[in-house]
Amino acid sequence: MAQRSTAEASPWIPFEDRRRARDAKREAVLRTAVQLFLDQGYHRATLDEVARLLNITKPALYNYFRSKEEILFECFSLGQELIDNRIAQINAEAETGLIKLQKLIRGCVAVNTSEFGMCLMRLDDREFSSERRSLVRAGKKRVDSAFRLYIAKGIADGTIMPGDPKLAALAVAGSVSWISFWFQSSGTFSRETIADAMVKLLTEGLAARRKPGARSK
Amino acid sequence: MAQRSTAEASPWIPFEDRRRARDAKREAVLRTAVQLFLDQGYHRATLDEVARLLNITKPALYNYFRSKEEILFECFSLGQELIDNRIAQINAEAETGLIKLQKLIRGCVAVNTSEFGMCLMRLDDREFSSERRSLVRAGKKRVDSAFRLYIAKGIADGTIMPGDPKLAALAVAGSVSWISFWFQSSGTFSRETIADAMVKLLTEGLAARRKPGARSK
Amino acid sequence: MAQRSTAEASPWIPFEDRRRARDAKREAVLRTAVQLFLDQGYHRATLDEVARLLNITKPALYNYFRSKEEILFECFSLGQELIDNRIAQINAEAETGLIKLQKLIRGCVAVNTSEFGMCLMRLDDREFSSERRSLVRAGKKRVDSAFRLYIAKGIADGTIMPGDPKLAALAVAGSVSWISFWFQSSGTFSRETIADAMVKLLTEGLAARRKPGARSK
Amino acid sequence: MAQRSTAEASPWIPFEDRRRARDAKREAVLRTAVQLFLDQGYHRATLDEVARLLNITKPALYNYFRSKEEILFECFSLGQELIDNRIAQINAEAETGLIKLQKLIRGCVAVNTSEFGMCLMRLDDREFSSERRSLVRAGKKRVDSAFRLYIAKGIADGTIMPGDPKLAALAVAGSVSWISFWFQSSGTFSRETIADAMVKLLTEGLAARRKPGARSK
DNA sequence: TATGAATGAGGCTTCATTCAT
DNA sequence: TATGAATGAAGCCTCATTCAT
Repeated sequence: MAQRSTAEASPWIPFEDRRRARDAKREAVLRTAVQLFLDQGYHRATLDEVARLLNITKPALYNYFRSKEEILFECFSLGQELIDNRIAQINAEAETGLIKLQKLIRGCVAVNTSEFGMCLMRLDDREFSSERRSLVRAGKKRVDSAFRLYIAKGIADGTIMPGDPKLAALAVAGSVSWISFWFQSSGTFSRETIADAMVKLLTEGLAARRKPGARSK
Repeated sequence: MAQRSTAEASPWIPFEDRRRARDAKREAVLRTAVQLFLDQGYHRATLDEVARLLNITKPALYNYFRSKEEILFECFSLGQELIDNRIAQINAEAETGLIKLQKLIRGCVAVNTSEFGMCLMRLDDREFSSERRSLVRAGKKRVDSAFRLYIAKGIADGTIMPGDPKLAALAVAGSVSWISFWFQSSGTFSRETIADAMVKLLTEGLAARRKPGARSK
Repeated sequence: MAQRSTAEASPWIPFEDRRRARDAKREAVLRTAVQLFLDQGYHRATLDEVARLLNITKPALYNYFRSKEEILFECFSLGQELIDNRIAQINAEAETGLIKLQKLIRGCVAVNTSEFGMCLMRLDDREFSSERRSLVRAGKKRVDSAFRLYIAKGIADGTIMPGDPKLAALAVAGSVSWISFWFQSSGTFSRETIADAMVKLLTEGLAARRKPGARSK
Repeated sequence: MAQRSTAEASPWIPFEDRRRARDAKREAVLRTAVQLFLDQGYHRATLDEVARLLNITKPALYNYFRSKEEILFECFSLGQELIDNRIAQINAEAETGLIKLQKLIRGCVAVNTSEFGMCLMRLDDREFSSERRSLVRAGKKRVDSAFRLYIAKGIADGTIMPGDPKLAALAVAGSVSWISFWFQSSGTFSRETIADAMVKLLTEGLAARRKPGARSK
């Protein structure tokens, strides 16, 4: 990987190079597109503008993607991949339900403050053909299921207070999903700060502990 | 409302009637439009379809609204009015910060499960001209400020744990905003159930209280 | 239908008028389109040009038709209707197979020298969605079947020489179909002349009768 | 073709080889293209697809042809060459008009059931620039003239019944041209069967000979 | 007030063709 | 000779909006 010096020795290198160049351009398209989609919304963003930002013409985009919808789908997929990886890693670890949930919250903060994660959370999956929509919804279901599973596990192992795991999952997912709507990388809160606050609030709640065990209505 | 019998006596009554009829039609348009906007998204929803559902024709809509954007704006305004009213009422009461926050959460659950509330939360305010967008954003800011204010007040009066009110407000607002994305009136959870769960979770947190004062990482 | 004087008496008259006006415009679109399709071919003919010839703009066409394909389909349908009517009439008469065949030949000459008939015969039905293509092909099959049926009937009743009705039908249909490719209403041959020649040639053949019953190889 | 062993001896051979290879590739392109043109129609057939079927890329086609139109033109030319050859041969023989006509019919059956012949008959020559269109039309005129000439000759030598040679030529040409629209090499009728049927029908006609000299209307 | 008709603006997509390598 | 990439031209279609009636 380091020996660029063998470049002339192998006919594969230029081939590899070209593939890499192609992939790099695909990526560039996706990065430009996702920014535009987030900035202006999917419908207001035009492929003409995407192309213009890349200094190419609109039909050139069709060398890399078959349609505007496919571009959006790839953005969604990249976002989904980020969160799927997080979940896979958490699943692989032996931890209490609460710890897993906290890790998932942190994972979601990280993902939902990234461009592709924001795209996944904010843009409407009704843009998609039914086939792709199914895939997208399956992905979202995986995240929701992870939330529920960890909460249920936490209830079982005594680290989480009893309650309906579905509603709890929706509440937690809401807090972290919403981040994708307001987060700005140039804003006052760092990802770390946000993650800490979300974990603390969602685990401990807002209410002060006046006396141990006291309940607010 | 009762004096229908005096209709012929006053030339003003029919005038009034006509105004009322006009308002009724305006409302019907908004109710139909908001459903379509939620069902299909603002861009995919066409005025033709709105008109078709009302058994009128598209140009007839222009008797009541100047543009598609205006229809959307009125939908937003109705949603905003709902939440503004809730806030005004809560502001008027003398309560602890925590109680006020809990009431606001319940208010948001109610509003965000209503059609106009869902419209306000889910649809993109970048559809609007800058003037209207300012109004919309001012409205959203009022809600956010209420959250922050109540939390700050709660911290001051000792009912809420210390912390950054901005982040706490965003977390709470996220949970309740997200409801507008997943709530279905035909679904398994009633508004009451949802409100109770949100209040409990956001005030007490998810973590079990193993020993008074114990902290989860 | 004549009493324009009752116009004010009936609210239906203007309604009728408007429907008529609409139908007239639909027809005008079809007449213009079919000419362009024949002149330039379906692909080279643009809706812009159709609209231009009608002194309207392209989107106005969409008030009357949903797509370019639908316009073509309607042209096909009008042509098919012409020939179906001829066949229905011939079917209704009691005649020998040969007479029926001759009448069908004359019918085809009439239809295939009309604009919509030429459209039906000359343009490619692969433009259509599979559903419409099925309809078109069913129509073409009806004509082919009529040819075969009359020939078979003629063979049975002794008015037509024995032979394979399928091949004979294809030969006859070929001669008359081909007319749609070369006929010009401004040309040297009248429809009547063409019909007579086709009937004579296809029934009697080209070979001279040197001696009664003599056969050319 | 035999002296492969002298390859190194002469610098001309590889040159010849290369030319031959080039011609072979040109031919392969034409064979692939004509099939696609027939299968899908000229406009729906794309050069991308032609290239794909040949396992090359689209720009490679431009090494052999200057444009899509040129490819089509060469297909036409190959078809025209086939029929021109037939006509030349028939012209060279001393036969009655009727015999020549019958030979031409058989020739047309052979040509119009071949791929390039089908291309010539079915595809629209309005694709071409005016220059090429003139060439194509001249070719078609040669065939038409042959039909007319043989018929006129037959009338003169008493082997063909008197009548307008133009119309008779069109009728006969129609039957045989139409074959290119319905013939399938995998179908039920062999070329031989078709040729026999066409010759018989067009020479003798369909009508039974009830009494020598009897005429049907 | 309501309608049918029409328009203008704009977007997505396709494809033959060219160019640098 | 062959390729990947890019382009320009063009076409279809949608839809909010306007206009005459």
